[in-house]
Amino acid sequence: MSTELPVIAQPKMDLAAPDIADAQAVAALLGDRVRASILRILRDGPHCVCEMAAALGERENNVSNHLAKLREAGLVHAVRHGTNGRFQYYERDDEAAAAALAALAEVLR
Amino acid sequence: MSTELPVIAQPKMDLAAPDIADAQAVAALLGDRVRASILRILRDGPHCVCEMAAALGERENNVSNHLAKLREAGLVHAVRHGTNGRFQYYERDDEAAAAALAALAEVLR
DNA sequence: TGGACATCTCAGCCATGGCTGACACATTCA
DNA sequence: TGAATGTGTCAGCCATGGCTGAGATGTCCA
Repeated sequence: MSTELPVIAQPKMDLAAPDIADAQAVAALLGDRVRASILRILRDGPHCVCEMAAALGERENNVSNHLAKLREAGLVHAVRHGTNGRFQYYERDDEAAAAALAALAEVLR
Repeated sequence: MSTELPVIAQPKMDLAAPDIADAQAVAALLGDRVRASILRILRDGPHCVCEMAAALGERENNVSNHLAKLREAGLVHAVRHGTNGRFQYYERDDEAAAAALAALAEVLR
């Protein structure tokens, strides 16, 4: 490794700051255990708040707080269930998830 | 959208918590603007601390702090330059970056 | 209609973590 | 050798953000 180190002895101080705003925003969301778990759970299909709260060992209002942030980011959206309207079912926005992954890949690929 | 909502009216409370520890750890690192920028910069080749600090408008010791965290995570490593040993050149670990992206894809794909 | 249930909102507390300043260390050069 | 330069480390301050508790809204059922 590191077989092709640059031969320059002088640093180039004209380096430009990269645009990583999207990647950083997504990563900040995924950096929380609850939110990352929610997105992983919703990958396999829709679920309601109480299901996810039970699975994660968190209170429902806490999970709801995190879902609000994911909603604002457009990563998930809520649908009220047809046969039992008390439950809010959340599903992942696959397009937004793909865009998020693409933004992260721009940094890590 | 949401054309195939589940017909179940009863939530399944036996949902298991997913393992997203790796993805969360990586995301927590990328959630900072300086660290995400560093990784993006190093994608295009090695650079020294002073170059990146100048590009990001941050102090060198601050960038050094962030590089230490990326080092601990195995995402970057430092090489002292051959012709001018004052400079620490950092390069990205492409394998670790690929693994990090794979962990994130496990959540977002 | 009233009670139970599922969810949402929000203010407040508190822990985590980023930035700073000061200092230490290593390397180069006069 | 001493000064200058590039980088690393660490304690302390402070802002950001997660969790909690209380209350409100909307839906179902007896």
